[in-house]
Order: sequence, then C-alpha cells, then structure tokens
Amino acid sequence: MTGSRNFAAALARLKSAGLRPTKQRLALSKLLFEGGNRHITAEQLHVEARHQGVGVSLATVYNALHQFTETGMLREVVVDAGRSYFDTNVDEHHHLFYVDEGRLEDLPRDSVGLSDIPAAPIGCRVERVELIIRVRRAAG
Amino acid sequence: MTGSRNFAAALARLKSAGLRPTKQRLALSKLLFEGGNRHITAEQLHVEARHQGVGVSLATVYNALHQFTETGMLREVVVDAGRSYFDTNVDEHHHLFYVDEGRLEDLPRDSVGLSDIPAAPIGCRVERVELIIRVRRAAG
DNA sequence: AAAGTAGTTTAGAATTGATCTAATCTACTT
DNA sequence: AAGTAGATTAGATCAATTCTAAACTACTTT
Ligand SMILES: [Mn+2]
Ligand SMILES: [Mn+2]
Ligand SMILES: [Zn+2]
Ligand SMILES: [Zn+2]
Repeated sequence: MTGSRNFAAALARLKSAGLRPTKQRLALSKLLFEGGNRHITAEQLHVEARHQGVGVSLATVYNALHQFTETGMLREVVVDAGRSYFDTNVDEHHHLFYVDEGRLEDLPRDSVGLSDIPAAPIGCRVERVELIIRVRRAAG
Repeated sequence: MTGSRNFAAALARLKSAGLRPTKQRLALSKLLFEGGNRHITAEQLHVEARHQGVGVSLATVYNALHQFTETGMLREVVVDAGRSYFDTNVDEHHHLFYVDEGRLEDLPRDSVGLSDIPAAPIGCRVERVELIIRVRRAAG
C-alpha cells in the first residue's frame, strides 16, 4: 500500500517533468524523494541503488541527476572541488557544510540575516546566491 | 630596481612562511602577489609561468599553491566542481562568480548585509562563511 | 669551502569524478 | 504487432589533481 502510493508519487513526479517513467528513474526518484531532504553525490546514490538491488549504471545515475536538476526537481550544490552534491530541497535556503565528513545540512532561509545583495552587473542576471557555512570539528 | 624590490618582497613572504626561497617559489610568488588581487587556477598559473620563461612543472605549481594556502598567503575558493581557484585576497570578503566565463570577482565584505549567522554546532567551529553570487549573461 | 642532510622539484604514472560513444533495449504511438 | 524516439549501459575517454620515486638544491655542519 505504502509501496503503491510511493510508486504513484514517483510516477507523477516523472510525468510532470516530462520524463519517461523507466524502472531506473522510478527507483532513483523514490530513493531521492521519499523521506526527508537529502544532499547526495552521484556515487553515493549509485551505491545506495545497487545496495537495494536496483540495476542501474553509474552513467544512468548521472543522466537522471542532471535531468532532475534541469527540470527543477533537484538543485546542484558546489562545496567541494571535485565532487557535486545534489539537493532535494529546491526552496531557497542556505547550507552548513561539515568539512571533515563531507556532509551538507540545510539552514532555513530566515536563519541568516542576508540583505543588500549587490545588483548583478549590467548584462547579467543573478542565477543564485549561495551561502555556505563551513564548519570543522573543533581541535582538542 | 623594481625587480630587486619585488625580489626582496617575495623573499620576505617565503621566509616568513617558513618556506625555502627556491627559484620556482619565488617566481610563482611574484606572479601571484605583484599587482592586484587575483583568482587563479593551478593550470592558469602554470601557463602564465611558462609563458614568462619560468621553468616550473605543474606538480610544483600545485605544491606551491597548497603550501601558500596552508601558510595563509592564499585561500582556496570552491565555485566550480572540478576546478579550484586560489585567491590572493585572504581578507574576509565575498565573491561574484561569472558562470559563463568561469571568472571570480571580489565583493567587499560590507557590500552585503550579513548578520545573525547561526552558531556552529557543538564540537565544531566555523571555518569560513562563504557567500557567492552566481551571475550569468542575461538571455536575449 | 666541502660534505652532509633535509627539503624541493619533476616527469610520468595513477587516481578520481565525470562525460562520451555507440550498441542494445524499452516505453509509447500507431 | 510494428515502428520509433527515447533511455540505458559497458567501456572508453577526459580533465583536474595527486602520487611516486629519482634527481636536485638550499641550508647546516664541519
Ligand atoms: Mn576535496
Ligand atoms: Mn563545472
Ligand atoms: Zn539543501
Ligand atoms: Zn576573492
């Protein structure tokens, strides 16, 4: 019952994004969007999928993550040179990054006072304002 | 005269960082710190050095950039997965990132109203607060 | 100044995350 | 059921970075 509702939700998400509901996309969509917000890398999602017996290649994971991002289901967050995180929370918000663990956590938009953002230079538009607080385990 | 003063300054920088003043480090230090603030990648700096006849390998450029960063002469800025930028401005400030060009520009700290930053979780300390405004050429 | 030592540089190999290719497969239309 | 556009995949490829270990050099000690 839960399974079928989740299936229906995943199906609806793909349908409204104009993506064919393949076995792989359905499985990845469920992994990503069931449960709370997630910040995950392609490799992590691939491992998770295989671990659940979902037959999906790494190339397909990358394809799906990019398609989900293009259609607004995900957003990409860059905090670490050489690794991209995909965020299931596409609302405006900020991030806490645990440098040691390579883990991202949401900060609600109103948890930070942010004002007077400079206007974009002429001929440009602001694509996004990213605020990342990098924290590290305190020494000692 | 200018040459010798620049040499003296580069020498002093390395000395105070506890790094041996090798030909390569002196040359890279001059390229980085003479003139205004810079945001540069390892590959870019390597090209620039070779272009000026400085014999330096890419591995050494990476070594030097990391050593300069560890000793506080540079700071690393992550805006693009798969490419690291090194910033000669180590004062607190923010960035404008021109996505199309892959170019970083400084925003003075007081050009943005930033307040009420959440405290670091217990056991952690805030290593840095990064604010990046991503801009893109306006369509049309 | 010569010798000794620890630190530095380097070419080239290796690694990593990501993308590409082109052959196979599948969801949807007719 | 057949046809077609779209999707998946293994494996090759790529770009940035790191590693390795041999040669070199700055500095210290005689
Ligand atoms: Mn990293
Ligand atoms: Mn990129
Ligand atoms: Zn988030
Ligand atoms: Zn800067």
